[in-house]
Amino acid sequence: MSAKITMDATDRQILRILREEARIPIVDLALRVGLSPTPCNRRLRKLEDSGLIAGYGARIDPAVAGFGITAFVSVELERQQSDELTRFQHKVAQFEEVVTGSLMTGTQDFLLEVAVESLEDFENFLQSRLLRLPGIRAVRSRFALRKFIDRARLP
Amino acid sequence: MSAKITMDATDRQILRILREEARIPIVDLALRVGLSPTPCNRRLRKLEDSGLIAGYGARIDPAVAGFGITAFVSVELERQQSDELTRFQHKVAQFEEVVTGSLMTGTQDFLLEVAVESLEDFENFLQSRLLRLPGIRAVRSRFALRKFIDRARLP
DNA sequence: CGTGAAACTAACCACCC
DNA sequence: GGGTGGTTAGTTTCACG
Repeated sequence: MSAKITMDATDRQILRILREEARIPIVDLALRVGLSPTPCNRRLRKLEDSGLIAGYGARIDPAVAGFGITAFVSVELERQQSDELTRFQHKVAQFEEVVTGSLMTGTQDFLLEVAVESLEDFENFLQSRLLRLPGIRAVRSRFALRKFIDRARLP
Repeated sequence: MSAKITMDATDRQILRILREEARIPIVDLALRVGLSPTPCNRRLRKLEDSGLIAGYGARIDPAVAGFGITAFVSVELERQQSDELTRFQHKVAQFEEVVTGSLMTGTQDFLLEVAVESLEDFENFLQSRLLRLPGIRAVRSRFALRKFIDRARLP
């Protein structure tokens, strides 16, 4: 795990392919980057061992899953002490509706990305879940029409 | 592709596992959900064919990749005509710094998530790239300390 | 970095209950 | 819908150029 790696153009190409098709066989991957399987596999292991590739995950289509609506919700707490922030994070992670959550600098509020089926579900999430958490000072919601980019940045 | 599927608890369990470990062998997956490989594989294909599983991707650790700073940038354009919005999306997708981009409802502005190495890089991105695009009315940036949730929502 | 071979593992399919 | 077994395909490791 975790070492400084020297990446060349081939490594970057491997990453680019794997970001989209994580289940491609090594032989195919090797063909596409112009190597033979063995050195290609060696590079892949290097990328995995370095921690750059942290794992592989299935891409689940939110639209097919029935969650066509994405809302971004800013939440400011009344107190920004470290333990309060941590507690809020743990609580919010329990809500399956929340797909991303970031702690922001400055006033140390939270930016949550919420996936729901309908506006009714969103209202329900707000009233029955989020706003029931203690210590919330302010909440502001905005809705996304569509996400037109969603990817990782490569070195 | 794309059909309404009847999901049971086992299917959901498969999704939950695959969301984290997309490269798990079918035999192991089958063991963990309490099936034998064949029916487990059938369920998996069903999930893939329905489009619920849109693909598999490598998780690339932004910190290891050197992009420790995430900024959320709101961009409002001077005009919100459909072709202007589309053009902006295409331009913004060229910027490798932009990892997610959403078109928002209401004033139809954009919310971009930008991954950079340093604050200098961010300034550079703003001045040399984003603000050079024509027709931008307003930009507002906020920085994330850390992302504490990042996942897909499951049915 | 590339080749080829051996041992192993996984995916797939036809067929069964 | 779930299970078995055999075939095909993919992966890993290694010695060597």
